[in-house]
Amino acid sequence: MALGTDYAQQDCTLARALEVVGERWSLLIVRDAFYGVRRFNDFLVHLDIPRAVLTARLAALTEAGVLRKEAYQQSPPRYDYVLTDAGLDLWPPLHALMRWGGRHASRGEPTRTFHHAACGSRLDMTGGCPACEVAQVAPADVEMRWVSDAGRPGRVDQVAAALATTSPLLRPVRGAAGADAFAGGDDPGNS
Amino acid sequence: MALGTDYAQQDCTLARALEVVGERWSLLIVRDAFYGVRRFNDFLVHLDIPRAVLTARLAALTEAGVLRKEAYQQSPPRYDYVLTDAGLDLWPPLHALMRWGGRHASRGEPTRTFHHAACGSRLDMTGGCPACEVAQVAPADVEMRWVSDAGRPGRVDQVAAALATTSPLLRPVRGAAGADAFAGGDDPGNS
DNA sequence: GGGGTAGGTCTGATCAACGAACTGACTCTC
DNA sequence: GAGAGTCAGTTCGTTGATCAGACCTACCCC
Repeated sequence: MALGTDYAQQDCTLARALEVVGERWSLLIVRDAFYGVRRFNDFLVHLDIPRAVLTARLAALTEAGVLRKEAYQQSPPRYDYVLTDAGLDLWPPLHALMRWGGRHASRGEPTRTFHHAACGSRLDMTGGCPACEVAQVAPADVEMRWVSDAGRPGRVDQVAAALATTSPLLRPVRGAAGADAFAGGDDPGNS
Repeated sequence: MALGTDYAQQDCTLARALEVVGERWSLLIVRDAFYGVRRFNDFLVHLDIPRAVLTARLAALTEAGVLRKEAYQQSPPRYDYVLTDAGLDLWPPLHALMRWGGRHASRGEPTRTFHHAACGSRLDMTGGCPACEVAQVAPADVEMRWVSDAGRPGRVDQVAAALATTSPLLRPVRGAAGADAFAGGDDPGNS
């Protein structure tokens, strides 16, 4: 087997996790789901991902119990893809990876930081709130702050995850449209 | 491009991180590096990875600043691959992914847990120590406990990371040899 | 009927992963 | 000194996933 989910030799939980979310695009799909993206076409536009690959990934993530399909119309059958409890539990590794990327793999375009909605403190490396001494802030209590290009006050969004009924983050903010709406990330060098 | 590191459209820190450690085998190599594996042949045996792929991954991780090469003999030139500071910073996402895999993607073979060496408390989901209220236990202070098959007391190792001068974890413990030495992971369902 | 929306499937080209064989520079053992 | 072993690769043919883009199906609205 050339690629994919075959980590059979790697008999450990990291390999098990990578079988589920280790493939190309999978974690980016999960990230978008945290930001409120729910529909096939919205994932398609934001990720600029081949349709066939998106179809396969959504099916695999649903099969693995990370996402679940919720019908929003009957004919033709159309589904929202929303995070399950297992999917919501992916927030700690996801946030940790984003922090690492911001610190060590950034190209110097800091545009987004995550904060505890209750107190406004920036989340630490592990997704906890240092001010409130909360070890793990739930995705629904996380606020995403956009750092404006020109130093003006940025936009603030809730990382609403499966709680959202719409996709507020789909609206482009600074860029033209589409994928630009998700541009940026944690500011590098600030830990 | 069919595969690989091309997340150019995904202008965020998660995509940046995935460019570095998102490829097949990369995180497993980093995990082994945390457990003290340093040499080409040791990675080869433990991961059961194609030689050409290992060559490419080690070069890519070195290029990305996650690993660095340290010559341990001059002729023929031979190198240890050890974690840099950036590589050591991968511990939080790595541990979070292992915890997630243990909780949601396990096949029911719990064999390994991680504890704070100072107090013995099991690390939480984010790699912190709940007893000592340490938000992030450094890899060098992490103790890895093996859960014995037969209920007998398990082995205890230090997750020595780049601090180790040898690879104590290379010795097989319960299984026959090779990859089995790394079998297991966090116990599922225990958070 | 024509156009738009949504969620796919299909196809051929490309390219990475895989396994196995091979290479080169040494060291060890007999 | 010959042969075997070690270590870290490189090369090569096969397999199969990814990609871009065209096409399809089912419905809605005008």
